[in-house]
Amino acid sequence: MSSYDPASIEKKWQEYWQENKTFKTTTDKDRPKYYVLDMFPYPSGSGLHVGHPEGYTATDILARYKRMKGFNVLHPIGWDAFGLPAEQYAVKTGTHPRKTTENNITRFREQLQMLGFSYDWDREVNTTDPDYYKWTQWIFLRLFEKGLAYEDEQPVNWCPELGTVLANEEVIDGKSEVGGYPVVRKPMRQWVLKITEYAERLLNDLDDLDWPESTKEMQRNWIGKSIGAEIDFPVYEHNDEIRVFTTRPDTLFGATYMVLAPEHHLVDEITSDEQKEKVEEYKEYAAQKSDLERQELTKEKTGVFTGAYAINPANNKEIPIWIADYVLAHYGTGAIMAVPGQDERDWEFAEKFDLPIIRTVEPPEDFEGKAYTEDGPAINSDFLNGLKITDAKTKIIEWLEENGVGKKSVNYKLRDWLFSRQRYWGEPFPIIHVDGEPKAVADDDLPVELPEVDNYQPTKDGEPPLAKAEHWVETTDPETGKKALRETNTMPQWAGSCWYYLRYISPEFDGAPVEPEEEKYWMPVDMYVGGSEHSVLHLLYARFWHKVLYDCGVVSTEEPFQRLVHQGMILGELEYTAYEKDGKIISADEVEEGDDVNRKPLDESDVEKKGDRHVMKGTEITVNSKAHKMSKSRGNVINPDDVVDNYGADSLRLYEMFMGPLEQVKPWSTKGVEGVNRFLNRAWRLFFGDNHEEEILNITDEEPSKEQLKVLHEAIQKVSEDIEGLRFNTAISALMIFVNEANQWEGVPRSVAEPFVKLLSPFAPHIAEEIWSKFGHDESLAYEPWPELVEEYLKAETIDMPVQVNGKVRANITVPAEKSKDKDFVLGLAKQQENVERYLDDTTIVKEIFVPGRIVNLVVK
RNA sequence: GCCCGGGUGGCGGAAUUGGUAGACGCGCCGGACUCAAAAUCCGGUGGUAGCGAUACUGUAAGGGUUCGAGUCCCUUCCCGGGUACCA
Repeated sequence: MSSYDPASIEKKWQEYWQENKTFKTTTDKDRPKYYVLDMFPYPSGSGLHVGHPEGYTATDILARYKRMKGFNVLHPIGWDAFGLPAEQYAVKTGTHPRKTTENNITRFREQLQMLGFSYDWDREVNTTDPDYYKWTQWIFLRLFEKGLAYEDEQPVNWCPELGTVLANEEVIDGKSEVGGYPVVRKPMRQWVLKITEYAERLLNDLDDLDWPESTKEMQRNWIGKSIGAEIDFPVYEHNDEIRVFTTRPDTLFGATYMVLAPEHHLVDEITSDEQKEKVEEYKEYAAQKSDLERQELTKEKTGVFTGAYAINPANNKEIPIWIADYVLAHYGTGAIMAVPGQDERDWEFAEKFDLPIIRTVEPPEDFEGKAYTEDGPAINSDFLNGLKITDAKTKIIEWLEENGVGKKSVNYKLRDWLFSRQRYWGEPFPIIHVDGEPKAVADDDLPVELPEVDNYQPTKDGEPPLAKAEHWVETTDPETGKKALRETNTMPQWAGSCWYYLRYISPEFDGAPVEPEEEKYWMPVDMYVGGSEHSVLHLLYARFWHKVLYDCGVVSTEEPFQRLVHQGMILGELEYTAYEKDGKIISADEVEEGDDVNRKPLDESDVEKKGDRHVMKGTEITVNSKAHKMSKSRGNVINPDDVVDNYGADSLRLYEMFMGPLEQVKPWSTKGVEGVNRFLNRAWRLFFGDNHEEEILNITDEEPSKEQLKVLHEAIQKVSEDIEGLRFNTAISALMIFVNEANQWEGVPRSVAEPFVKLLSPFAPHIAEEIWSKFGHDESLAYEPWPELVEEYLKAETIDMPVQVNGKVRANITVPAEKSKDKDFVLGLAKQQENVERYLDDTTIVKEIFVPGRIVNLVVK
């Protein structure tokens, strides 16, 4: 049998790689290292979708390529296996989450192996393994020791319908992601990590990272640094001061009222007796608003006067103090000085409640808006008058500091990280409570293992499931012998994924999360590939932990991930849809919101392009042409198992890389898979002919021709450069060009065939190994040296150059390579071209443009 | 609203520092092989006109810089992602 049969060869080589531990990583410190990492997968019950292999193939190509380039490559995989779905399944069925998780991991592992990824399976880690979470707990204790982990009453997302607390990411538009039930905020004792202490470093160190600019920008916005001032406003006839944060201290003279968040600690104290009832009512109203309602009601400002007045320290005027929920308790000081003249929100509020407005920045003559937030000279501002914003700020801050009523100040939007969950399936905190005080479990007593429980439901009042494991909860403090209670919250899923990249380096090491010498060699991660949905949270949290570990001396780099790339989402196949309303097909652009329409899927052959729109063939009816996100409900989900069954893993890998640039969103096309599958068949037949009786090796021992060397080395150049630049789509196109060329040859010289197979191997490793072994090699080609480019072979004997007259191509000339830089020769030849002469007749040449080896342009009048 | 990306054939996408727009693949058209089909192979394929050489036109729209613009600058439109009372 000589035809290409992916099913048998893929299985064969997957077994070979595993049995021979082909991809076991060694740490030979004389060689350069390359750490290429995939984002930690959550092993869900539904298995891999086609999005997974995209990033994984990209990193696998890099890993295989770098090995052949002589690098020690660390390319590991593992499981971010704590998490809600296994727990919800446990609540429903009573199945222990450990069991579900194990099953899912087995399935995921099989699927990844089926795709031929070159992971070092001896380094597999699993966050739910006590040997792993021992170190997650150990890191938590370092945070605790440094005062970076503390307990606090914090509002959590309580879902009465589900009887459980939800994480922020499980709440969508104020409703539970599962079931769509309302979620309310309820204060509970929580563990919180002081990420805000690292805000400045997290912000500054972004600059040197080789990350997508958009991701860095998102992190910057999330951290949300703003520079301004804190100003103290004395409260009239009270012995209190209200401190505000403002980025516009220059507008202080325009502060005509103040607003406190309804939760502000001074509200009760300053509220006058007449206003007490209204204020209480409003506080109640604001507290009950869910996030959803807050969002919906953004248009209308609400608020209540407290009856109290503050003194504006700039001009000693009395200004009223209001409370309103447009001021957020958790940002700045939870209180603002309202400057309606220069702030749109304050303007809106002032208009509604009839509060005075003073402009302190002169708007331009033609300004017609309300609040003016742009730059301009200060007015109505005493000693600031005439100054532009920047100068006015400097001056007022000086004045505030001299008078002891305020100072320059920096504020961050970033908030401390709510780090506990009321769940079973997570890492237990290594904390006991003695006399009501939290106390660290000794390092030697780690891990604190998860206890067994009868069921996984939280208690009725929202206490975590672990509270039910009474024997586990009730313990004694080994130091004092006192009664102690274990912490019953567990850590969020982020915990395990915050440091997993370190554990891969020395998964067996028992002295610390990572072995120090190995860590110095392997860190930082050279290439990190994963979805942009992790742009902020995971990547920020992991950077935070890494910096803490750096401060503890556990790691040697300030940042974990030097280079980051996001793979783009893969959408379903392109769909054409016609709309039917009241039994009639109507144009897509006539469909109005709320219309009751039927969607009718159309076949590609029923559609044609007219102008810039797609229409039903022969009509003017516009149809919709769009690729949608894959979803079960839409029924456009592509299952990688099916693709592998039909075309093989090499075709799936190749297609996912050939679709387009890695970072881009792109639609799936099964026809496209067939295309790359055809390519692999052609490549196979290039070497083995198509005789069905017996196998014919179609390679020769002849010396390659100049032409053959040129074709080969063009491929070497393009493929090497494109892998380095992550342009896998064009690298594959270069491989195709090679095969197209080589197919015209009588036979392929071995010295050309072998390098080509190596070029193919990172992309389609199974077929490459098979061809390689059929060439007579006994060992895997995984560590064969990558083909060297010889520039000499790239040189062409002749060069084609276009000849333009007034910028339009009128002829093409072929010149000997050595003459291509000879201006006189090339121009002479160009002017002789028949079709050029036509355009030169009766004209004068005013300029001759000659770009050596590229183009000739004759400018005539 | 604000901040990032991005608009190139029927489709996915290529195009060094500005230098032949449409590489490669899909689809489509024609041909070979076949009793036939599939597979495979060969040729063609942005649009318009022409038998053809060729000409005009064409990278969301409009304008500009340049010998020359998909690429640089300005204005507008559309699509995708993020974010949203952050003082």
